[in-house]
Amino acid sequence: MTPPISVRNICLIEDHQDYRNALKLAINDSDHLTCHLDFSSVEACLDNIPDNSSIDVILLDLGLPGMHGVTAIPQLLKQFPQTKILVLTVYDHKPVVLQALAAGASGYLLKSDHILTILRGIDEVANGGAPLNSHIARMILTTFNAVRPAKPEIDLTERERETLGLLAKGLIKKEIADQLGVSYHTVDTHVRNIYAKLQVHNLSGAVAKAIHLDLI
Amino acid sequence: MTPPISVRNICLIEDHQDYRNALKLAINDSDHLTCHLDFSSVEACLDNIPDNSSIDVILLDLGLPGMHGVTAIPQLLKQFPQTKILVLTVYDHKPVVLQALAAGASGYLLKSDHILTILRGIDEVANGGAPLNSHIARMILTTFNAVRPAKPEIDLTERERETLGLLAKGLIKKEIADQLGVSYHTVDTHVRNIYAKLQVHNLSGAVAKAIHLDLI
DNA sequence: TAGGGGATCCCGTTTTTACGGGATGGGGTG
DNA sequence: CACCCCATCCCGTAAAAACGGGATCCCCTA
Repeated sequence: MTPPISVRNICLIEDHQDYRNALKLAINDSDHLTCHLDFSSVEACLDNIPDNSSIDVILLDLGLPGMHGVTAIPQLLKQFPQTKILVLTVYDHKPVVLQALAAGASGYLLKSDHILTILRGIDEVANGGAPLNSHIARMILTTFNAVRPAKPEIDLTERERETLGLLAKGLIKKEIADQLGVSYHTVDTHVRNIYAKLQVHNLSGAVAKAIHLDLI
Repeated sequence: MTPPISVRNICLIEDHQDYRNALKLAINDSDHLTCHLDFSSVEACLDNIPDNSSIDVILLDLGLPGMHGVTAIPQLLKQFPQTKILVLTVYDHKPVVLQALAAGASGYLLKSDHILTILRGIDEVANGGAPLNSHIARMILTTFNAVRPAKPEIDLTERERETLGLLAKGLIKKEIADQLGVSYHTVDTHVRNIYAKLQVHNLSGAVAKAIHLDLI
């Protein structure tokens, strides 16, 4: 019943030679991972990698000489669409992490993680998972929760919400009046009430505030 | 050099008695985890738990009789602000996962995870981490990337971005001119260029589009 | 060196907003 | 049954925005 374990091809991009060699050894020690390709920069990887290489996972450092790892992610994915990218770095600062993940990284581990954690992470990535260092995971959840904060209960009426939504689409009051089947004056009044509730004095402020408060 | 390992108090909320007992045994087998409290529903937990209990981690199932686990998370956090909640369930559907995390869960594991993974997850949560089952992590990253899609490369100049940012704050063109130390006409020109780039014809549309494109 | 883009400035007209100050009818509530 | 809120409608004015159609200067690049 055990399915045949397919051997995964790993590629390393890491400028610290000692660490790179240690990783390579550990990977090749594994019975189902193999690493023939390792580079000290993204440029070296993109220039020298054979076209017929079928790489399953790229282990990518971020602080590299030349092109920065985050910048490299889209380019690597473009050239190797089937390949998963697993970031392995010392950087744990939020902007970097979010940029790397937004750029398409499939996982994010830190060099402080145990080598076994890293090997398991490679397996997870290859199997469609998303290994995250626990501090990184916490950071993401925090960001995630910050995106959906407890709403300060500004309750617009249904008409006001509708009006605001159409304004955000770029319609002018006259067009909104037509769309809602009411007069210009009605829309104008709705907008005045919106201003009062949101404490703003013009459309751009109202739209911005409404979006940020998740009202529309 | 090894710091003294503090024993973590775990509380289980899980309606399947067999599974609950097995978990409890595994936890109490560990040398640094202990579990004196286990309940088959959220109501039982809230009603019976002593006020002086210092619980480090609540292992929470979601599909419970009575109050659903997701609903329970805010209430549990309110009553036990110091306690971390680690979801342990069979549900891996996106809406449930996102709701649970948005509600304040510190981690999300599946019952299909190995018991050692779960025990390690408890440690991680107690230490401020955020253990996520790899499929769950992938789901979150996917959602995350969906929120920040490949940007259609609209590049505003620095001045245009500044202008847009101030407009979103509700300033009028004249005020922006003063703030930037330029004339009204300059701001007006910037705004015209913004309209052309964003393909809109008024401030509200521009502000809305800019926010949605993550330009400001 | 010619050309392009960015930032800056200006004039004038039409359209749209912003807001003060009204009004009416309907639905819900103390 | 008053009272309030919502949705609707109206007038008028001052302010702001939208836009056509210009211009100058500077920096960078083909």
